[in-house]
Amino acid sequence: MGVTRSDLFTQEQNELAKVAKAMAHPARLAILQHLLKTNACINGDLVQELGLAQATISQHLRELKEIGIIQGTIEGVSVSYCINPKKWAEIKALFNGLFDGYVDPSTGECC
Amino acid sequence: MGVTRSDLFTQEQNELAKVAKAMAHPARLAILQHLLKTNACINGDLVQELGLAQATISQHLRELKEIGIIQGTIEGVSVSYCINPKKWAEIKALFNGLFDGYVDPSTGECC
DNA sequence: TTTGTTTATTGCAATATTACGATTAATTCT
DNA sequence: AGAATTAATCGTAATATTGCAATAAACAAA
Repeated sequence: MGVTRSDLFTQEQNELAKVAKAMAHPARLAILQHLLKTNACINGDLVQELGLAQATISQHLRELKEIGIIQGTIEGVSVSYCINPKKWAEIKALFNGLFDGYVDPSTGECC
Repeated sequence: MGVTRSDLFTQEQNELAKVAKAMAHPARLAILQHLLKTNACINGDLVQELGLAQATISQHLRELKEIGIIQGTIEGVSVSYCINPKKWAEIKALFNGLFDGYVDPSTGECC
């Protein structure tokens, strides 16, 4: 009891849920938005920017890296993170696939 | 320790995170997709459809209701749930606001 | 080699989520 | 009224998430 029953759902549902979960934290959204703004940055920046401990940020970065939405390359002593353009587009398409599945009935509301 | 530091983030980041969290479970995505397909249905249907216990589905429905993405009206002995068109559009816009914030650099990759 | 700098990992405490049986509440049917 | 139906709520066990101090690991500079 207490563990998500992934076996009951489609591949797509589980995948989208995983991606949504990765984005379901304000710190991770803040990281993504910061990467959008600067288009590449390092972990240290984020510690200043967000006000969370270094260990916590590193953990959030790992979660984002795990779903592939960001990627990091070692740059001397520090690490440069940036958006993965391909994955970003994929994830955007995943969400839009859901959102565009709804057409406002406009005529004949249900409830 | 262990509790999300919402105070560190913007209103928008916290809001989007809350919405993403509500969608970050395959059962809740399955519920939304089922509502999209049938455009109104009842709790009982979902128990058959998803294979989760009635109490569990009711709990997931409540979470979706809490962020306003679905609404339910009592219909005799059962309850009719459906998408809230206004909120659906709002949430779609929230996500697109994030996704469209990224422009593929194409020239001059960073990492 | 030693020191400093930067990021990752480990370990742990506090809290949140997930699932479900049991119960309750509201309504319909007989 | 009494039985049946449907959904919400309560209580609880199992697991996951969040945050951070402490430590480790990797590299550069002295």
